[in-house]
Order: sequence, then C-alpha cells, then structure tokens
Amino acid sequence: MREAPAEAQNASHQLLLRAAIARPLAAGLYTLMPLGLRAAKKIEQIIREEMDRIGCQEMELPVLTPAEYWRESGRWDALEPVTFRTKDHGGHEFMISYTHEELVTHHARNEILSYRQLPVMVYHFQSKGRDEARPRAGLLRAREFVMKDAYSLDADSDGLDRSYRAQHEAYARIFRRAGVEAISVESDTGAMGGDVAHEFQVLTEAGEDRLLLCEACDYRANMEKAVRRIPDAAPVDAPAASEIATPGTATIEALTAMTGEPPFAFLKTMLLRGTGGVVAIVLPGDREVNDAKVRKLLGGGDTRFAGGDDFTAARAVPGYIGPVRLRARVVVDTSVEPRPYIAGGNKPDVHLRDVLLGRDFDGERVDVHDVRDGDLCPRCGGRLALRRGVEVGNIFKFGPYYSEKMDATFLAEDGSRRPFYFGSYGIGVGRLMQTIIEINRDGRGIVWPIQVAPFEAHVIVLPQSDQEVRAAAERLVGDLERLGVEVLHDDRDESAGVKFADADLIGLPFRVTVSRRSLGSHAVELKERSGSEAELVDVDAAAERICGAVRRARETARAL
RNA sequence: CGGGGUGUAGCGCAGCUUGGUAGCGCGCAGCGUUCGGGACGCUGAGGUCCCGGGUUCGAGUCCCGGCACCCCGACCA
Repeated sequence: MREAPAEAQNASHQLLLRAAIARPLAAGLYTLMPLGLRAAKKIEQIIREEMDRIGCQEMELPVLTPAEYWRESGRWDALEPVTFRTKDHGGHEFMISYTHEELVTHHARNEILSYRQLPVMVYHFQSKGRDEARPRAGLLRAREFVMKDAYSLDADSDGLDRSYRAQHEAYARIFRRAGVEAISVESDTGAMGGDVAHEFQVLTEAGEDRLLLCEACDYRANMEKAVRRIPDAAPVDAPAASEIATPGTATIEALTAMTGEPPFAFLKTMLLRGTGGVVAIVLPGDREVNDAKVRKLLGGGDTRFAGGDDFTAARAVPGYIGPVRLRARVVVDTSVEPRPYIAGGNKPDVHLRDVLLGRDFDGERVDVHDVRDGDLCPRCGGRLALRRGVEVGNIFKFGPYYSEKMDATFLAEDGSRRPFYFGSYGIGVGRLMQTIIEINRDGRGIVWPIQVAPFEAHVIVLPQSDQEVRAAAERLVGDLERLGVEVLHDDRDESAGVKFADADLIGLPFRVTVSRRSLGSHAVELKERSGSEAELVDVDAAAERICGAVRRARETARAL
C-alpha cells in the first residue's frame, strides 16, 4: 500500500499493513499474510532452538479447553470477563485457552508420578484467546495471538530457581538473536502468589508499559511493582488541627486553586472497595495511587471506589473525606511525611489544617503509590527515569499454586506426596514480530534483520518486458535457490520506481537488481537494505557472490 | 467500563453547515507510448454513501435508535 489505512497509528502498525505482513479481520484479530507468516516462522524457529538448547521439549496442547480444569483452579469464574467461551452440541463448556497452566498441570499429575522423572520443561506454540478490554496497535495487543508458552516442573523451589535461571538466559539469547534489545525488569506477580517475575521489555515509545530504570545501577521495574527510596524527613510540629471552610472544593485541584497551597500540602484519601472489604488509602496530594499495589493489598480481584453506604459507615463525605476520626481500615502510604497536612474534614465543605500523622490519625504504613520520573532508586539512591516499553516476554515462578489447587503431586524420595513447583514462561510471537519492525525501520520501510526476514534476497527485474533481462534474472533466481538462498522474485511488470519503493518497504536484507543497464556491463547490482552503497557484481559470479554475502550475514546474526 | 473521534469505490479523502439523485487523488482493467526511484495519454470498470427507523415530493446531507472501527484513560475523593 502506498498510504497507510487511517486506523494505523504508530509506525510499526502502518508498516505491518503497508508491507502486507498482516491484514485486519476484526478488532484485535489479524490474518498473517505470506510475508508475515514467513517472518513469524523464523521467529518461532529461533525460540525453538533456544528452548531445545536448555532441554525444554516441544509439544502441543489444544486451543479449545474444557471447563472442568479451569474450575479446579478457580479460574473459570475469575477469567470470565477476559475470555472467549463456547459449548459443544452436548452442552459441555469450553474456553478458548487464555493460557495453559491448568492443562499442563493436569498432564503432569497423570504423567509424572515420581521425583525420579523431574525436572521437566515443556513448551508449545499455540493460539491464545483474550477478550482484551482494549486491543491496540495491530499485533502489539491482539485478541488472538500465538504464544510460545513454556512450563517448568520441579520437585522444590531450588529446582524451580534453576529452571527459571535457564529460561531467563534463554530469553536473553532469543531476543538478542531476534534483533531487539530486551531488558528484563521486575514485574508484579499478580494474584498467583510467589514473588519473582520478570518481564522482557523492549524500550520504545510505542509500548504501553511504563518502566522505571535507574540511571546509576541496574534497578529496573515495571511501574506496577516499582518502589522508591523515600528520603528521611525531619518531623515538623504543628498547632492543634483546626477546621477551615472550603465550600465547593472536592478535588486537590480545586483546593490548590482556592488556597494557593501546592498539591503536596494536602492529603488525599480514597475510599476503595475490594474483595477484602473497604479500605481508606491516604497519600500526599501530589501522588497517585498504584492500582496493582492496592489490588494486592486487598487480596486480588477488582477494586473500585466505595459507594454511598460505605461513606456513611465510615462517617465520611465524598469530596471531604480525611483520615481523622475515620471509621474505616486506614492505609497510610509510605509517602506521607511527619509534617502537617491539610486533609478532608469528613463534613461537607470543611477541611482540617495542621493534621499530623501519629497525633491526629494513624494507620497501616504501606507503599501504594506510583513511582514517578525523577524519584530515587530504592537500591542506590540514583535517579529513576520513566520509560515506555513493549513486553515481549515474561517469566514467572508461581511455585505450587496450581499444583495445590489441582492436587498435582508426585512421590518424593522420602515417600511423601509433594506438589510440583511450577514456572511459566511466555513470548508473544506476533507482538515480538511487530516490535522487531518498530525497532528496525527507516523512513522508507522495514529493515529486517536477516535472521527474521521473510526472505533473504529481493530480486528486481528491470524491465520485466525485456526477454534477455528476464531470462538472466530467472537464471540468477534459480541459482540462488539452488544455493539455499531464500529469494523473493519481483517479476511484476511495474516501473523501476514502484519496484524499488516496494523493495524498501518490504525491507529484505539484500536487493539484487537485474537490469538492461547492469547487464550492459555484464553485471547485476547488489545492495544491502541497511546500507546506502550498491555494488556491481559480474553476472557469472553473481549467485556465488550473493550467496556468500547472505551466508556472512546469517553467521553474523547467529553469533549474536 | 468511561471519554473523544470516525464510518462515502480496494486505499487516502471531499461532499453534509444551506436536502435536488455522488466526486477527487491513488490503485484496478484495456490499448498505445514509456522503462533505474512510486511514468504519460486515451478509454473503462467499480458505490446497499455502516445498518434500521423517521421527517420530506425528494435524505450521503436533517432527526431518533443501533452497530462497527480507531484513539485516550484505566478510574481519584
């Protein structure tokens, strides 16, 4: 396509469509076109080689999975809002698999009876269905996508540590080989317990994840999980708290406008209702609450703003809620300092000034705020920078969580029954492919790294109507294919401009032009997509020369 | 879920305010001339104007109700 469809916003999404890598079918559903499928298969092969290298074995589970296993883990209900479901004609319920932990756990309990069979690592490439709240940017967040998901089963947590390390190293190799620089960052483990999880993130503004990276040390964390060093603040005393009239100022913004005080002079208090009940979160007016941290605090599940009845029970007023004499579980964020604040007065149109933590109110001290750009690193005290990234993979130790729920045990050396220790390791193939495009492109199109390029060489014939030129090109293409080079042969009857522009757009690593002009000097022209110089190669030596260049490029990529 | 936006030919868009029977560029087909950076000429094909109701002599345009897609936010007291 010359022009990108209006729906495509960011560069890689536009190139995905313009270069016919993929075509949309519905919101978040894409068909991989021939070029896209070839690239995806190359990516899969890299992943396959690295999984095999660490002794992880390929298998394949179905896409359609029966409800019974999900019921065992409790996720049949939990995943309802984000999954696609169906029934067979007998009325049996199925889920288009969201992931495969339950199914692998099921097989494990049937197949692995003894510690002598452990450890085991398996993986597959399989479609996942996720009814995303908001699919976006082409393959970056789709509702159906192929994931490589791997699972490790170990006898204990030491074994899990070893498997996890092996996967971590494999992931680093996979992304390097695939042509992107992915950094691993600490991430939230969500509801499954365990506390170790890493995401592999490729830094780009096209990403939707927010990451905090220390400029001085190697601390890197997803915003869901990031913490900061809070400088010690000397206590500041204050006179007894007193009421101030603040009619019509139910927000921090309105309060700063009315009083002229900066946002951090206020306390904001939020009454939230989660699965674990109602909680009042207290934090400085210039800080934002972190949803993931609060969810964890409230025992998982959704958290939402508390309703009117909850305010009545807490003796609070919406817009004027404060921690002083509040009848609720109070959580005081670690950002709150030992100094006087202005806080809600729990009466309409009233705030309190000179409110002190410890004297006027108290509560559990928990970190529930967002870390922001410029905050201090929790490890070294350096500056944290906020960046965006695409999560191309994640690795996660969840231990015996599903084993215990699904009664998946083995017989240990001492004769006892023990649960398997699990880890799971995912890579989104399509997302990775589009991220490769996002990172490897220029103003004219994609610049595929050779190891993931749909083809290695792009042969252009100019003009196609010239018998002699066409014959020379066909000979060359045949020779190259016999030598094992993957060739895209542009034998369309198009003008030079169109062919060159399309070659740049598709972005194969080597472009070979066979033309009337080049044949005049008994040569063909060879140009690398990533370079600017073209060279003339003698026709009779062309296949060997080009093949040599392709081989060298492959080897360079392989050595990454 | 909330907010914003957009639906007119394969793609990008105009037409809508002021209702009169649909247009531009690219692409596509045929013929001819071209032939190393998105060629040129001539001829032509291609449209339930997202869907359903309503108003009107008449609706792409006005009104009501849906649907689809895109973007932003994931809620801030």
